[in-house]
Amino acid sequence: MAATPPPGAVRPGGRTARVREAVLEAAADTLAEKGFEGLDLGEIARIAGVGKTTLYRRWGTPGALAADLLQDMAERSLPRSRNGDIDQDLRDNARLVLKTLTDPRQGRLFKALIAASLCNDQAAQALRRFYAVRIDEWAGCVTDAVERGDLPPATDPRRVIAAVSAPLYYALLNTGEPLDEAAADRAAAAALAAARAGALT
Amino acid sequence: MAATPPPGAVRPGGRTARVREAVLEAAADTLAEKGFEGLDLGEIARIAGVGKTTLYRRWGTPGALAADLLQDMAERSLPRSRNGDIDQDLRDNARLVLKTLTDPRQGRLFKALIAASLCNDQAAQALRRFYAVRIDEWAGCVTDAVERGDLPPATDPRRVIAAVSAPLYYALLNTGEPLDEAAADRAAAAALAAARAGALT
DNA sequence: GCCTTAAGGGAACTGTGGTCCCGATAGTGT
DNA sequence: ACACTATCGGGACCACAGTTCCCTTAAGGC
Repeated sequence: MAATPPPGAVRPGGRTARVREAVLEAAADTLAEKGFEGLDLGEIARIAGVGKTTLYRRWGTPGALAADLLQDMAERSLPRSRNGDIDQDLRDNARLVLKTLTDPRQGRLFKALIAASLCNDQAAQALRRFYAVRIDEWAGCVTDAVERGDLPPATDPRRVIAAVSAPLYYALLNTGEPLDEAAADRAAAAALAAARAGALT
Repeated sequence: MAATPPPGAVRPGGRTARVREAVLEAAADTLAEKGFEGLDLGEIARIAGVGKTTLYRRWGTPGALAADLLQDMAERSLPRSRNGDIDQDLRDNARLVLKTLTDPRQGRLFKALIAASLCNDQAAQALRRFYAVRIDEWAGCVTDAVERGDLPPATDPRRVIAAVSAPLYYALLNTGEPLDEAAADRAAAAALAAARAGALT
């Protein structure tokens, strides 16, 4: 049997692309404002100015819509600069993550997307790809530091970057501990100390 | 105006208690099996063998039910032993967290409860209290280590314990990196290195 | 053991989230 | 520029989550 192509795949240009853009924007706004639970396809259709049927046909569920938004966000992601000082680089990374998570809109959006990933396998896969991209963007500065001899040779760059983010996300999602610059600097310092001690190989 | 007491608060014994127990058990099973999205009050009522009306009257929403379950779990929590070796203690803690998160039932349950906390403020508060209790249970071994002089005097015990869990939760929720004993030991070693370096004060 | 009334349970009801059908619109290959 | 058909959009429709009503049961104070 001939596999039916997913709707929107055969003629992805023009109107179809405009619809997707409008829908993803409305979805991001709504997720940031009301969280994943508040993501109602009918309402998104209304906000985006498209037919309700279109939403159900192309995405079907809030989870799938969140997954598509995550994929879009991953594609828009852009590589970061490296400034040759691992201490500074990690602190910059921690500050950026902090800024993202504490920004009223972005922070809520990320929470909502994580909620989506916990409710829907498609969204979970998309979230992993998103973080893989984000972490790879920053892994370079760790690779540089290893080559310079600032960190042990066997150090795993991705693990170092993940170690910077982990405590910030843990504070956001689990403990609710306040997220401030001190927390960010602590996260960077802890990751660096762990890497220097050879615990992230 | 006289504030109406919440249903179940005036006569909490006997039948009311039995209903709560049956409902929380059914809720935990369902959360573990189908996730937060699959938490349907009507279905919980059927499984627990109580009236649907009762569920809507006493809890009202899936989020509130998850919050009540979290409170129940926090109350059942019990203090851990300390064996006088901070390295061993942290590794034990990491292994326990790992075991919880990778256990088919418990792991899914925790994911579902975190999802609930991201969708509902009551559940979020309950989750924070739960982790506060859990972390305090383990903070003692860090306090001991500081007193023994194994860690810098200004070390914050809760931050050390949180630093052990953080990378494991980050792997579970964000990156999807595999959770195994090596990951647990790495988390413990990284937290210890950070604490020794005075990064967790 | 009795009385008061809090809490539970059954069943009918309703608003709305999600589906279906079909005509209208506009990409895309030629 | 034309034709073919993928995709969109409106509206009717339907199932069921959540509410309401009211009677029954049993907690808790005396």
